[in-house]
Amino acid sequence: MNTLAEENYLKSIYHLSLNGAIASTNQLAAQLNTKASSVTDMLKKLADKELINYTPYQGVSLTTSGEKIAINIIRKHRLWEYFLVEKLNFKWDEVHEMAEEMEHISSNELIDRLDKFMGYPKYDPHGDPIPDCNGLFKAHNLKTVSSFGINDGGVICGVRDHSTAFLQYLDKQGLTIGKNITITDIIEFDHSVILLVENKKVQISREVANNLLVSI
Amino acid sequence: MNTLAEENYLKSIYHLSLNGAIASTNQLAAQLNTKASSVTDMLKKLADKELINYTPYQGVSLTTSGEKIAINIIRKHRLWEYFLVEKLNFKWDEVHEMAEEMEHISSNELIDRLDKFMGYPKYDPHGDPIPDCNGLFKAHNLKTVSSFGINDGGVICGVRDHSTAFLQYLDKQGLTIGKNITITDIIEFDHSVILLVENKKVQISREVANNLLVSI
DNA sequence: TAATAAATTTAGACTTATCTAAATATTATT
DNA sequence: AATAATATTTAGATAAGTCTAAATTTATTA
Ligand SMILES: [Mn+2]
Ligand SMILES: [Mn+2]
Ligand SMILES: [Mn+2]
Ligand SMILES: [Mn+2]
Repeated sequence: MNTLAEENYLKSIYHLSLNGAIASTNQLAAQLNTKASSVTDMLKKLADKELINYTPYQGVSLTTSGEKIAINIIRKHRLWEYFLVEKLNFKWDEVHEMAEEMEHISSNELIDRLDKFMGYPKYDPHGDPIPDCNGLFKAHNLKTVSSFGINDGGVICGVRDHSTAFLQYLDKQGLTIGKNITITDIIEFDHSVILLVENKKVQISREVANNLLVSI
Repeated sequence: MNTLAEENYLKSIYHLSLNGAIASTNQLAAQLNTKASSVTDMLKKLADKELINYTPYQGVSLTTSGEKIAINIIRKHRLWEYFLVEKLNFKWDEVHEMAEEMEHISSNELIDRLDKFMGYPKYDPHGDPIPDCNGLFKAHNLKTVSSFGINDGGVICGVRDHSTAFLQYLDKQGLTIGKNITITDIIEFDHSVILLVENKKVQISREVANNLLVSI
């Protein structure tokens, strides 16, 4: 088995190398709230265990077994988030920190039964796909609101920023997962977007539009 | 907050000093699967934090704040065991190790909501009382089967040994929580007990009778 | 009560995961 | 291509939690 620290590194490497990119020491240090020198030490250890491909100075990617572990942790994280929201009635902005702890509960039998208990949900409370017990999932095809033009629209299916502040702001504006939106206007000056949600006119900044994902 | 190791020590001290006794270094080492010298180190740390009363060579007991923490961990342990059995359909002999991990999930809000979700259960799958959110609980008054005479009986409400082997054995004999039993005979030679469970005659050793708890 | 046994603590070492500061490698800029 | 800036690694420390072996204290028993 792997330590908690190792699991967190694998997960971060996974998230940083999603689009085929290679993760850098500094990116990992930033993401993990640690120092570059600490990252280097851990990369050596993970390379020894053949969980990552590491070339000094050249960044890092996951091996097949490293990726399997990372996806399993993400599966646990998202299933626990789903549990917290759907069964214990937490709000979507309250669950991330708890799931950060719960994702390290080791039993796979436990998580498979939890999955079954909840009816094999496909997406977590933030719209992120939940890998099945074989690590398989397909991300749905989403676009940012900022990429839309007037009269474009769709269903809100995800967020790019998972911070409490952002999620609470969306809540207040009624911009939650599943809601249908239509762009009615775009301010030229600062690219603010004006849109309709349930017949209500809402204005959001370009920053917000950039982090709000809608199905196409 | 306290570390995982600290929490485990506090829990062990609590269990060892239940009947007003004082826990010894060696007892703790045995219980925690560690060495006496490691225990001494940790006791110093816990004493510094004023979570225990520690006099070198004289053993250890919990302070009020130490006890509060210990009871909270036990609350979490038992609620998670209840969840695993009642919601995820695990058997009573399968849940202890998982609960050993889950009891360290820090959020109290989470555990309070879990408690509510399950309808505020009073006892865990092994018959042990679950402390409420204020740390209050009352142990029910139980006697071992070995303390009974012929024609005595009652409802199985707990076990003293929580090992998988013992719990599986009880399962096989139909001696599970809630079952009504009546002693029909006691073998003089080795104090084996013959009893009736659901009209079935079952013979158990003195060892087993000693670890099976029945309401009076 | 003096010797012996048992329990406990101390001393010194090791592992994991961190850190700061210094050294080195890579990349960007003149 | 040489220099400067940036990124990364190495060196050396530190804290938590553990270990073995040795020293010390307490309990037992002759
Ligand atoms: Mn999350
Ligand atoms: Mn999520
Ligand atoms: Mn248990
Ligand atoms: Mn239990």
